Amino acid sequence: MSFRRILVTSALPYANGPIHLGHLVEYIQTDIWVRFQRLMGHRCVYVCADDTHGTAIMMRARQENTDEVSLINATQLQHMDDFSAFDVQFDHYGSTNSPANRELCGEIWRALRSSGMIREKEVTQLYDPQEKVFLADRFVKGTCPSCRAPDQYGDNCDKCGATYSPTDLIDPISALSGARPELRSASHLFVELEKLHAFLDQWTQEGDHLQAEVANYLKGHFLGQPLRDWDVSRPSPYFGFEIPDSPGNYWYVWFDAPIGYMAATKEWCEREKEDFDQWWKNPDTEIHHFIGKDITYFHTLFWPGMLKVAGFQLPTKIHIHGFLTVGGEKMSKSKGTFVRAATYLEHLDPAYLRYYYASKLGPRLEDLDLGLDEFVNRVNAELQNKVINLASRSARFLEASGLSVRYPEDGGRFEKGAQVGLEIAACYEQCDYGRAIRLIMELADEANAFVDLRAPWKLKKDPQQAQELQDVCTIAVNLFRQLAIYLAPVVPRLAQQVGELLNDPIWSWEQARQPLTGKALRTFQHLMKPVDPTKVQAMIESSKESNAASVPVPAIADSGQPLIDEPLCEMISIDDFTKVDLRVARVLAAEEVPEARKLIKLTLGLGGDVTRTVFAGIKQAYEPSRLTGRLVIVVANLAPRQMKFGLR
RNA sequence: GGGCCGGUAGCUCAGUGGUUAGAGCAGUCGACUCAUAAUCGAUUGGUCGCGGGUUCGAACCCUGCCCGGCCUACCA
Repeated sequence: MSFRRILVTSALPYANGPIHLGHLVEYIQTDIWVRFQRLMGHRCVYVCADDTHGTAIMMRARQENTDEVSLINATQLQHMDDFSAFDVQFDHYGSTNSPANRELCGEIWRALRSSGMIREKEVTQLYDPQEKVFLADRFVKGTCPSCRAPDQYGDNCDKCGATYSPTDLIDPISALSGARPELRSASHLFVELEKLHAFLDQWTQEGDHLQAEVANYLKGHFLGQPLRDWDVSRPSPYFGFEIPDSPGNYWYVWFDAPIGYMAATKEWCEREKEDFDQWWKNPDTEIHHFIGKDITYFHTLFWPGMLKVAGFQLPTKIHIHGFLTVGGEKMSKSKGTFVRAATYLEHLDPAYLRYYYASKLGPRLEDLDLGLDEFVNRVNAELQNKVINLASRSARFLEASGLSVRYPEDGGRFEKGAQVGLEIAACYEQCDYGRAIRLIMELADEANAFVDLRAPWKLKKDPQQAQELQDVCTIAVNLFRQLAIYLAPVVPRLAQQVGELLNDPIWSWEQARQPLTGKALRTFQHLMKPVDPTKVQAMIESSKESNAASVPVPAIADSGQPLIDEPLCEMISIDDFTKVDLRVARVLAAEEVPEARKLIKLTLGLGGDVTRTVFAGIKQAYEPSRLTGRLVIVVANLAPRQMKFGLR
């Protein structure tokens, strides 16, 4: 086995929201691979960073009345906490908004310039005069020019599937301010990717850098025609790095994001006194990117192109995975079907998710479905009942005696496990974790059958058979330890616990080839709890609440009965309406009115010291304790009057 | 419209030309009782999406269709 130097990255999560279970497919997949490589004795460094630039971050900072840097710093800390809680262990976790990244962007930019690949073109775009920003397609909404469906995004219609340019929309409005956008043109800088067409043809189709289906996809979709120029600049205002030789223009977020892989490596190198060029300019170093299929073209066309021109090492392999679906349905923020990492952690052990994902991940670009019943079932049936239980039923018998001094005759079981280990290792290497888990479970089944066959609980009753008991359990515990080693990339905490139990830390795959003997065992403690289905339900319930605001209103045909019961009031004039002073107010206090059936007494703050006391007829719908702090609309100039319960 | 991928037992999947298509889970029956009721044995269950073709032989290769997911670049 020759020594390998491997640099691994996961895609950079955007600093615009929390980590959710969809993100974790990728980070867990990558972390498993990294841990496996380390167990194999390879030098493997895993870096990542927050992706921090772009219009979305800028607008969010405006909305939250903060500045971008505070926003991205806070988000980065949250992301790091979430990853760490799921045992995703980076060697370095940086930010694209770093000096190292700015410097590397500059270096690559100069290379692109000097090779004559940058050209300038006028781009006419919709502009929001109120927010004073150019609007990306998704920030423009209007009526579809093809089917007249209202409220469609600027790039395509999700009603009829038509694609068009945002300027084609009928009655466009800015999704940011609601203002009517105007057409403006600005000068943008483009990378002429077509100049690298021959190189990209070769790189994508040869050398196993990509999964076969990805290579096919690129060939059929992009490489069969001239590659379009890639717009890599955005005019001010934009949160990002200003382009040194083009003042007022900024690098588009997708230009600096992948360079963030290098910047994170660089920061790690500086901290560890490593040579950066050893990692990005040495052909002996392998570079592996793990990404989701949505960002395929950035990583398989633009990114290799940039690296090539700037003289850096090209990726050895880009591992692309599918999306997470939950219960067979596409998971998306707008549908509100996502579970945040933090929410999961409030209810469940991260090892469950790591195991479940591993059991379902293959080398192909397929979506992974999280079936909640299957999740419970699978983790309990396999990890708990087969693997963990193997230790419970054998290690206890050894508490007094420890492991046998010589490894007993076991009918070739351990040796077979060692042989299968080679196959399991090959599966991990190829990211075929599902197959690896299946092989491990076969071994677990055989180990359990062995325990049943030799029935240590019977041996225990006869003091004459103490040696036999010790031998049988020594075999069982060694078979279990072999499984724990094979599962170590997936559930590292379990491996850690097994190392402690046996007074022999697990640190290398090779340990699975040599049985452990003569060791004393620590007192056995339960290694893991089974999944409690009620907690899975609780997690889903609390995710529903925290996402309530983003759940779209489903299409419902409401009954006409309420209108019949209570007809609309007579029309009022606009003058009447403007007399009503509507204000946003914060609920400072909310208390029960015990005597009232419908009322809750609210103390509302209008800002400063100005408050109002109102009685709201919402008792049947809301818990007073959950209203405090929320924002409500109040008629601020409604004359007070005496009510049975107090002043309104 | 075009492209990529998939459709195999109730569920999750394995199986890419060679005898009667497999595993785990679930179900059924039995055994065991060491283990957080876990485990072991046996067993039920499939016209391999549909049609056509190639072949001595097709789940597998070719072709048409049906169904599902995703992609379709200056969106992150």
